[in-house]
Amino acid sequence: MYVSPPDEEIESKKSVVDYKKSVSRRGVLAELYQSEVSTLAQLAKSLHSSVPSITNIVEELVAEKWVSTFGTAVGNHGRRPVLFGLNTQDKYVAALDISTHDTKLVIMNLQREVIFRKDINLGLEDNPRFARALLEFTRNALAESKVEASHFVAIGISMPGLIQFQSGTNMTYRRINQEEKPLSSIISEEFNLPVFVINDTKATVLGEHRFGLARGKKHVLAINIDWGVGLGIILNGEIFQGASGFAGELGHIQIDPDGELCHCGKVGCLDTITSARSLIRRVQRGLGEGRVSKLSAYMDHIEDIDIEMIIEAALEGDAFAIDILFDVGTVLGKGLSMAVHLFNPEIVIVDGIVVKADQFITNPIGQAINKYCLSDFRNDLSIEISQLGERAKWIGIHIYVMDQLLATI
Amino acid sequence: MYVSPPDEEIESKKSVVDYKKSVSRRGVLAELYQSEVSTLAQLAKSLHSSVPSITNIVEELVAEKWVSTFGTAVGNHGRRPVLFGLNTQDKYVAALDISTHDTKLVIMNLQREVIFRKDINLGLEDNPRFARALLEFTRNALAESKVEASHFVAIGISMPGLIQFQSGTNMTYRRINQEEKPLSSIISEEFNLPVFVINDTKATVLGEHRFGLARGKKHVLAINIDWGVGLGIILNGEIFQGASGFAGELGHIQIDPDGELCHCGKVGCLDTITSARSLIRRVQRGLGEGRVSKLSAYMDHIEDIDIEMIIEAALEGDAFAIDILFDVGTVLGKGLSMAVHLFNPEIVIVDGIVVKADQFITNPIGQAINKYCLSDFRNDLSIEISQLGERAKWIGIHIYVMDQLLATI
DNA sequence: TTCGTTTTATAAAAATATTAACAAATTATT
DNA sequence: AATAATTTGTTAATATTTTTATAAAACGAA
Repeated sequence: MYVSPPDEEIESKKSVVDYKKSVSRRGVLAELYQSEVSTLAQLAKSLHSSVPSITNIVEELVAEKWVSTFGTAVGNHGRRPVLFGLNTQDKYVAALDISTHDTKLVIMNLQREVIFRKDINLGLEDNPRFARALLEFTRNALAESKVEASHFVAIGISMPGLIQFQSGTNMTYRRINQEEKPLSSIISEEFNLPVFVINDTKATVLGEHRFGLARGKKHVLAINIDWGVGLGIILNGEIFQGASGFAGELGHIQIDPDGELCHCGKVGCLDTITSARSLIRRVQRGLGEGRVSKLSAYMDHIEDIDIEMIIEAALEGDAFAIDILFDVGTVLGKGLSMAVHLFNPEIVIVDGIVVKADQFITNPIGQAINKYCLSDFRNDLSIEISQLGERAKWIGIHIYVMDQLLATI
Repeated sequence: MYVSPPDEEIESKKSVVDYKKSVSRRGVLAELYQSEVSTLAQLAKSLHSSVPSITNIVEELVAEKWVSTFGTAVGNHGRRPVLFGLNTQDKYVAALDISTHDTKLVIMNLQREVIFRKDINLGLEDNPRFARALLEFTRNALAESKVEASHFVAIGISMPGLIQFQSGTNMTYRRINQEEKPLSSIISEEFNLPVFVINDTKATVLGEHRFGLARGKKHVLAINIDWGVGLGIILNGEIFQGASGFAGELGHIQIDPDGELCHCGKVGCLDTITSARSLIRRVQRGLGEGRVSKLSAYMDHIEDIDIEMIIEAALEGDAFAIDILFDVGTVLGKGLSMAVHLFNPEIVIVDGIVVKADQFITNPIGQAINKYCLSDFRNDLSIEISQLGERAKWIGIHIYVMDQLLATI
């Protein structure tokens, strides 16, 4: 099993020179990670170091296969600088994207380019059987990818739930763990690689922040809406986890004191209003009250109705479906406005199945924010729909893995 | 008028050596600020530098009167090290603590020891007259203190309201500013000193975090309860301001959709339940319904009842007052639980007039958090009552001023 | 095409920081 | 009380980094 070395010991053993070198190495890698390619001069400037020093470090990183050259820049005035970037050949990150419906394994190089992808119809379940199936799938997929085992630097996992980030334990799906061992340890042991687990919505906001719509913004909220509601938070340009890794639990904030009972045991949670079950009930009630709608077609097997069908109906102009989306959006906007008051973000990114509904969902959300937020908070705030789609999550996993990994380099 | 130099220009002009030196100097000052006194060896270790280098920097800072020696340490094994700490003689910070009831001016040395204090019965009002009165008071108080003008390094101001931290403009009290000039500029111009403005609750949480109950904690919420509700937030060990400086606006989150109209124009804000007006109405209604209470004594001039009187009655065992505090605490706890879900803090500190009610307010708050928070959030969370009192705010102003100031050294 | 300007890259010189060495000061141990 | 063990503080030696200088490469204008 991969054992990450205890930090303090290393630090205390290291000489001052070694420490500073390590900081510089990390700085160079982080800079190249964000900028794709860069020149020695640019690196020297942004790392507050001299060109000869940076040249040394980069040469070392090239020898270690972290970095490679990418030709020369063009267009400038003087001599053309050599471009350096993260090596796209010899080091890879495997990302496991686990949702309640299916699981995807994506292999990316250091530049986040997907070089292999395999999907499996394995939805997240809270039992040890899931862990075994996931391990099996991962083993097969990695073998199938034909990437040499020694070329993997780490495995990243994104999944829903409250994830204790220090240990990688998912508190919402506790029965996945085998014999007190968290999922991350099981996988780490199997492949002898460091494994990092991150909540799916947090992964998404990381992707959107570093390489999507929220690029360069300091404070970002990303709300992911499908069967539940998740909130990913970037503060001061970094993912915000909170004390245990649970920060951003918007779904179980009480929205309606007279609402229905939530599976968490509380009443009127935001989740109870956006959940599939709640939607079905709403449709049922509406149709029962004689509302005319395309959704009546599903009257016989009403349990199969999900938010995707309602969105489709709305896009086709169905008034009943549009009303339902409006109600859902209003409640989401109300919940979001609380987060806006507390976080005062620059941008809110909306993500998840719901984005297909476009205006039908963003309008009520915007409207609710206007209604429930103080004007000073709204003035500098923009609300956007994610454009990276599922890639945001993979990129986010990659970013998280690299962030954790760099801390040990 | 004091003009802070534009950052980028300086940075680009500075050589790499100068930049690194500046970082080290700031590091030493920050370390001494937090540790009161420290040895060269300790400084070297925590700043990842060698003892000779640190010796150089400290000698320089001693020459500039930032640092002085504090004798030698005792108790250790070998030779006794010389202790260094921030100079308590030659540099001072003036703090203006402005509330809606009164204003205090406090002069502190670099070690946050109060060497002068003057109070004035001048409550914050939203008009230019207030700014003039404040200026007058400040001028007199500083003169009275007999501290040489050249010995002041900066002025810090704490006040309620939404404060745009980049400019120091208070958006809630806009009419304080004269001819488009924010209050901070007016004062800065008058005394030719850098002026930094911070929201009062944010100042409090800074104080509690660095030198109070929350010392060393990474994620801290401090809720200040008197006539309104304020939330101060420490995340990753630093004050969290949000994009504009408005983060933590808990008071205008909707708690009760059927509640009363708030002065902000919205309905059922948390503030409407804890406000003095709302309390009075509640007392009035209760007494009208025939409740027996010591508060009946105020029946004739019911408008004068404030939360302090209710607390006193509760402490004397008055059941009606206890009930009212219970209700208020429950609502506060409900609001807090939203913040707990979003921030996942390690500790919540309760502050403000309400702390006099002790158990009568912390019990319902704790109870509500139990009711409205998921258990995973409660497990590692402690709720404590502030012990620094009014000093927390002054210390917080001092911390904020020094943080800002150090960035320019 | 040639020359001046601009930028990069490398080599040498200068500056700076770290390490190692040792003396001084203090505590624990014999 | 003397000695060993520890820790600090200073100096000198070593190592590293930055700065300066210079050559190479590219572009644009005359």
